Amino acid sequence: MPKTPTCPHGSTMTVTCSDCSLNPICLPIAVSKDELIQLDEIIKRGRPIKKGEHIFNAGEGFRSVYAVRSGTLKTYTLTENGEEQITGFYLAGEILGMDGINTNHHSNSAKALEASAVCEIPFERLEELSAKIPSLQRHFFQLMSREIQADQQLIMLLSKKPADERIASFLLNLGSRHENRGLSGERYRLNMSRSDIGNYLGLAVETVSRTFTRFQQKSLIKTEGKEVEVLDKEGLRTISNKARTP
Amino acid sequence: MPKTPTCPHGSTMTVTCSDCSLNPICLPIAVSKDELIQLDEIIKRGRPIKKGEHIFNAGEGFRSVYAVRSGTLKTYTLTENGEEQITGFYLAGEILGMDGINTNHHSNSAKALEASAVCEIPFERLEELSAKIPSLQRHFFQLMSREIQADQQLIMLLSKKPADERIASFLLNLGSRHENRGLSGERYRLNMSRSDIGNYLGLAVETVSRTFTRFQQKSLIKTEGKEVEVLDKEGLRTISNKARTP
DNA sequence: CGACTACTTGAAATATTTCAAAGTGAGTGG
DNA sequence: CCACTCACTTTGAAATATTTCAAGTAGTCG
Repeated sequence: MPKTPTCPHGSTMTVTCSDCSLNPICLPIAVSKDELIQLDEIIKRGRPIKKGEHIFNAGEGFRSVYAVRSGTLKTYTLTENGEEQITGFYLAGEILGMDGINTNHHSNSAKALEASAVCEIPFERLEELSAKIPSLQRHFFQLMSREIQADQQLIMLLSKKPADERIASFLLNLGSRHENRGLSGERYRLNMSRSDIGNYLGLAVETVSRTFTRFQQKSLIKTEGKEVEVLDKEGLRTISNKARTP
Repeated sequence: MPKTPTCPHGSTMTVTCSDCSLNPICLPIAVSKDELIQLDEIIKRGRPIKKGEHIFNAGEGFRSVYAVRSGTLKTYTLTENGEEQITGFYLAGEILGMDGINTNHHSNSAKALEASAVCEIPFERLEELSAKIPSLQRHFFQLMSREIQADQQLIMLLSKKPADERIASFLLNLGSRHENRGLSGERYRLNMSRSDIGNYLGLAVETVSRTFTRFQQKSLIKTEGKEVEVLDKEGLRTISNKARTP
């Protein structure tokens, strides 16, 4: 595990991949030390994004994918009638923008839910490097495959109709992603609004709100604004797996 | 456009990529003539699959991706309580199995909805070849990106709650995929059962059935068993885009 | 501190699910 | 080749969950 220097000025602009604390879960996982130097050269590091700011917009030409360095982002598309449909939330270490590879245009927009920072990875350079470094090519295939799996998990979530199940699964999913980052999976902050959650899960805001209070009455969770505490993970798990045909 | 020889014995075992009629929409689109020969060498062509048979099962080790040569397939996972959740339908020329790249194990099972044939493409060989042929690498990235987009379209479908909208979108989507294959987008066969459609769209079978008859009463479509005829594409489009907040 | 947005809560309206049953079709075996 | 069975589809009526509409409360940001 590489030493992670703490920067006295809070700036992330000068951190290299080798020094980045996300090193073990981000792209670099795939490459050796010298290769990492090459990767570092093509990456534009630590661009800060203010809350509400966009990284890219649907329809724009596709040039790069982005690794979340810190903060939280959401991706979404606009339906034909102008409604927003959220397609994903992205935490530190996750890669977004891969939807644009197919048509060479982004099909989603990406927006920061809080002050964040992203590393921009020019895709053409990544392709060139991938052809030279087999493990990087493999890793990038894996990242895309992971995105496919994540989308399919959401599909399963949306297909199980009861609101309880969707929200229980959602909370557990966020929890385990936090744990993978070495953070608490029992106590974390929902950086997205209730309305974002509803949109993402195909539920009305009011349903989200009501389900949260119901969960609280059952002592499954405790919420305080955007903070959530999972009190009974097993209980949530039971709900999220509730059998419909006993 | 290459000449597509008709095989007098109906066998697909001897057809090469160069001769395959799906040539313009399948993997070969990315490569030159000599490169196609290399691609042809690694592909195990035209394995026939009986109706109901599996190509791969969830949990199995991942070795290959598969191109549909003919027929229709579905992919699905089993939820924790043993319920099937369909994640996709695949028509001729489409590639499946990419979900397994991430963990090196398939997360879905794939099953034939009718007698079908698939070309098996060993993934390691494809990776090697991709590193050598930049346009192939690019194309495979694009294929994965397309899968991501398809999943996200389904997410949008599932998030728009009314059954009419889901089913209208579903029928239009299938239609345009048929058109891309040079087949009629107005008249085609639903190779999946009503129950499969319901499962895929997050609806009860009964709701699917009722919605079909309602569409029929409105002269939007005409069904006869598994055959569908789209009578009023514009009408379906209007329903699929129905604004919820006027 | 005030305006604005986000969140919560209640009650009525609505759509879908569930339960029940009949009709249809395909495949099998006599 | 026909009859039978099993699975799939359709239809109806009641039950249920979520949405919608409405209003009040809390939080946030300038």
